[in-house]
Amino acid sequence: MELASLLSKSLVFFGLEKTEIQSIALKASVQVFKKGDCVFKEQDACKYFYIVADGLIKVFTTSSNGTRITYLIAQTGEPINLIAPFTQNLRSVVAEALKESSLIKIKTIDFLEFTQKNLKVVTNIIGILGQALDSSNSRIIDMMEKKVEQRLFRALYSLYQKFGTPLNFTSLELSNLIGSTTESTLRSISILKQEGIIKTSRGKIDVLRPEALDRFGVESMWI
Amino acid sequence: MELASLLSKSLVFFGLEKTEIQSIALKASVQVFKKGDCVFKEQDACKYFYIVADGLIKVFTTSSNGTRITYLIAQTGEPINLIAPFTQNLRSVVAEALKESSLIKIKTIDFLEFTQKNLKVVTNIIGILGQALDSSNSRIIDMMEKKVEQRLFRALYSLYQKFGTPLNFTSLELSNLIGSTTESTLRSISILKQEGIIKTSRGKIDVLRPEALDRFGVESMWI
DNA sequence: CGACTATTTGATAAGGATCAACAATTGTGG
DNA sequence: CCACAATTGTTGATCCTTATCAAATAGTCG
Repeated sequence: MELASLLSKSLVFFGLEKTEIQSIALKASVQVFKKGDCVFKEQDACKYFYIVADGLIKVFTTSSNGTRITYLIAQTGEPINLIAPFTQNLRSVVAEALKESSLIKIKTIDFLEFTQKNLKVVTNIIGILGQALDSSNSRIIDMMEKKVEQRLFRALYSLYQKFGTPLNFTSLELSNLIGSTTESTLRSISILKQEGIIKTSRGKIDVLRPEALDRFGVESMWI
Repeated sequence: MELASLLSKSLVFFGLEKTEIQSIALKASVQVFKKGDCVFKEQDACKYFYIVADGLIKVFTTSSNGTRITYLIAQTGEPINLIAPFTQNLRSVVAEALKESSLIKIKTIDFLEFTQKNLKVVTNIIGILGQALDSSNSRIIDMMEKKVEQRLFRALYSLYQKFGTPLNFTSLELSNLIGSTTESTLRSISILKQEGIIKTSRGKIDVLRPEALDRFGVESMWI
């Protein structure tokens, strides 16, 4: 079954028996979201556990002032709501399709029941959350000690590692990743363009010299 | 047994049967750390799972430049390394005693074995990690849109909620919490002093008018 | 084509880091 | 117990980054 092979590639189900994965695949279904569609939003109770089958899902939070930070851009195989299925607390997180995407969804109850029998899944999840936490904390440090240009370098480097080139992101999306404004982001981008490291057109960035992106010896961030 | 009653008050073991808690308490021991002692540091393999029995443990990360952020100040009942027992990956986190403290420690293997039989523990941990992740992400947003003074307000408010008054922290420790420098932190502190909201002496802050601390309608952060 | 979104550049102001110097308090060893 | 060291607190001056406001240009889509 196609779903099972997709699930088996996800970090969440790493290390499970094929038969187990097939059993959860039977409970899974697929839903398609158009570009801009909202998968879940703040204050939604968690009905499903989602994994991206195809497309791109952005997960972000918004402050009361409207400031946004993006903390995950999930592609095929990646889960987008690891925490919500396990907790009663509502989380202030929004997930939105960056382009037409199909998501595998599993009812929260079914997923939880599955984790009861497969502790490895929960262990995997804790590992992933650990990386996410480390990443968020390193972003706090970046905000303290790094300039916009350096943060942009790190984001572009990480995006390039994950998605290759070209990168289909607007400067607004980049600024939500690096914690800055579109204007400041754009100013740094234009420097990179002058240096021939990237080439841009509307909503698209071609990375011409990826090796130049680790100018500051950046380490990749978890996006 | 004394250890068992302490463990039962921790969020990690919330919802477990007393007999289960007693069984893990049997595997636990206590270790005392003097002020300034290091419980574990970056690159240490995780040998034990720790819960604070008494005292105060600061958990923080350091960047290559020496910038530090504190992301947990754990008191009685709080775990300080939820993630490390579950993952092979080394984590860049340091734990240090802020004053003489005693920690309950459980060998990683024993703890993992225990979680195998008590899935609720792992579920609890995921919930706690969720809060920590939300907290880190809200701190990123704070760095973007809030001034040092507002971040200080939030930190003091949260510390007051957690520890009451007086607060025994230096301006260096506060600046590591709010992502600023000692000088800037101190300047904001002196404003609060002039307004009669707090009173300070070396390494100590008395909160005189706690209600004034939510001037900006701050919500508490997870420290 | 018109409406909208994205990009671009300029000018300005403010927040806060940084450097520097010093005061006050606590701790320690002889 | 005193003198000196080490830590912590305090304030001033300066300069740099970047947010903010503003305005214009250029793609894109129905």
